[in-house]
Amino acid sequence: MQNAIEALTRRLEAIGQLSPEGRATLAALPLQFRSLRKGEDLVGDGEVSTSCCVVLDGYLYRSKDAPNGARQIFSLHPAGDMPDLHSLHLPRMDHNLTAMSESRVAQIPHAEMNAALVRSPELTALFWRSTLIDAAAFRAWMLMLGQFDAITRMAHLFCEQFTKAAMAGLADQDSFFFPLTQTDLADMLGISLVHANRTLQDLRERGVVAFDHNRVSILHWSELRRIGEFDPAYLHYLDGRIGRRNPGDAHNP
Amino acid sequence: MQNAIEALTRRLEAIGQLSPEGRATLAALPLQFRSLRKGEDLVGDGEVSTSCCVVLDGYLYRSKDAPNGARQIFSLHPAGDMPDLHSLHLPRMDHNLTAMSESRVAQIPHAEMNAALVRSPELTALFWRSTLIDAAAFRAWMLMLGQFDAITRMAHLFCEQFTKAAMAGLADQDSFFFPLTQTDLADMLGISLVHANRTLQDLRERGVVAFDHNRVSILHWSELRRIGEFDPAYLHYLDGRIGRRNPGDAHNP
DNA sequence: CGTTGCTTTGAACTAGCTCAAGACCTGTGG
DNA sequence: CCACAGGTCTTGAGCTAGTTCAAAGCAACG
Repeated sequence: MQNAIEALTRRLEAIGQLSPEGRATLAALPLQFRSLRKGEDLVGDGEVSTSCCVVLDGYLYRSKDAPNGARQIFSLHPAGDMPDLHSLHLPRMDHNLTAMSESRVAQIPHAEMNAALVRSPELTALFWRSTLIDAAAFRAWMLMLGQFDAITRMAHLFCEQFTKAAMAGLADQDSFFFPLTQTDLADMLGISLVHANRTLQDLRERGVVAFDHNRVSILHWSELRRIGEFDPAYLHYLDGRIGRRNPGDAHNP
Repeated sequence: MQNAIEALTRRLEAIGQLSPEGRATLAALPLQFRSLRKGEDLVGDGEVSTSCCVVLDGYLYRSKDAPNGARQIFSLHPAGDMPDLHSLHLPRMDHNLTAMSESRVAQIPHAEMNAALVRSPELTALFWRSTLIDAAAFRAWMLMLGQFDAITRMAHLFCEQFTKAAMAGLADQDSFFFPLTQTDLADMLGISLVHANRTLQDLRERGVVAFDHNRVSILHWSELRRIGEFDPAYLHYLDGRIGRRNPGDAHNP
């Protein structure tokens, strides 16, 4: 079960430097484990959260329901992510955090989290940075939602999720676990279910992705990337520490 | 010129508590003043930022240009806002920060900012919180962009901006300074210029807002709010410290 | 008073929506 | 082992919100 800390450490090291002391502080954090059934809320819109979680297994997503029944999914969170880190300083939730598939998380009470952070400016900076990268991904999505058509958005989504999965060590060469129904996909892309279905067929016919049985396979990365106008810069992985190398580049150099 | 600190203090107090020591630390921050012409970038996409700014006067906006010429505006920042606070931990910009009208800002070098923050966990928490509220506003916009039609989005925008202006003491009863062209409005709402024009006329005909000469007047707040599906909770002002009271409620109790 | 930037209008077009039905799949109980 | 139920996917067809293109009106400013 201690691989909760490993997952977290790995995640933080993907976005910044971590000293031995920082790692030790992380390792000392108390964890409560929790399993979630598919569709179960970890915390719902309007509730007050008292802990932050690390995803250990499965997929969580954040979403908000509108009064008229519409739902927008904001982000997807595979293992290693901390999807409610923001609740540390914004405890009243303005959206839902839900399990997309059966999932396991480790929870860290806010009190302990705060205690660790006042002692470690290094960790504070890293966690803060993590929430800022989150916001950067939101901006990238706003650009998609506001300015691009359905096929571009869908291609972009697959690019983004594949990149995140690859960075987290969760991608198997060209494919990754992606437990969404087409309804979920539609709610994420801001299009209707029918149109999501047709757009997906379009991508399939172009031979760039396959998506079946909760698994996405990238068949033609550079073309998918082109369609999706995908530039991973906004993910801010290793910003400026390493030249930009993207997973899947091997396919089409 | 010291009202730069006043503006900042006021802003932070709108979103949390500030102790005398915190206020003193703020007051000791070194400031560089800068004026911007309309349309001038304070910092552009891809550049590395070395300071954070406080808007003193005018309006800044954040936006990203897509390769195909499309532009999405993410947020608008009146006086008191710190629109590039995120650059402290994410120095490479993934979008532009530009003056919407002639503006004045005070800049604080990252180095000084960091020095102040390691000494004050209180300020760290407040600034962090400020960036999180930013992200919450992005989520609210994603919901709009993905799930609602043009008139709802436009009404929502007016509600949001009026609320922000009122909280910052920048609104004059029912109206506030809003220096956008219809093209800007369109780029913010993710619709075409022509449609922005027609949607605006629709709102005018319904008698809920007027928008002329860089000024928005709210003519019928509760109706505007209804059309825009506006619930200010996501702005997290004074979360839970004060019951929810909204500017303009007096109009239609 | 002419240029330049902003707003308004008309008209044809299209991406994406809604409604509705059928196909398919997987697990459950008889 | 079959039937049937609930969720998911697929398809067709008509409709609408929003787009593009193009032109004209308006206002401010040097």
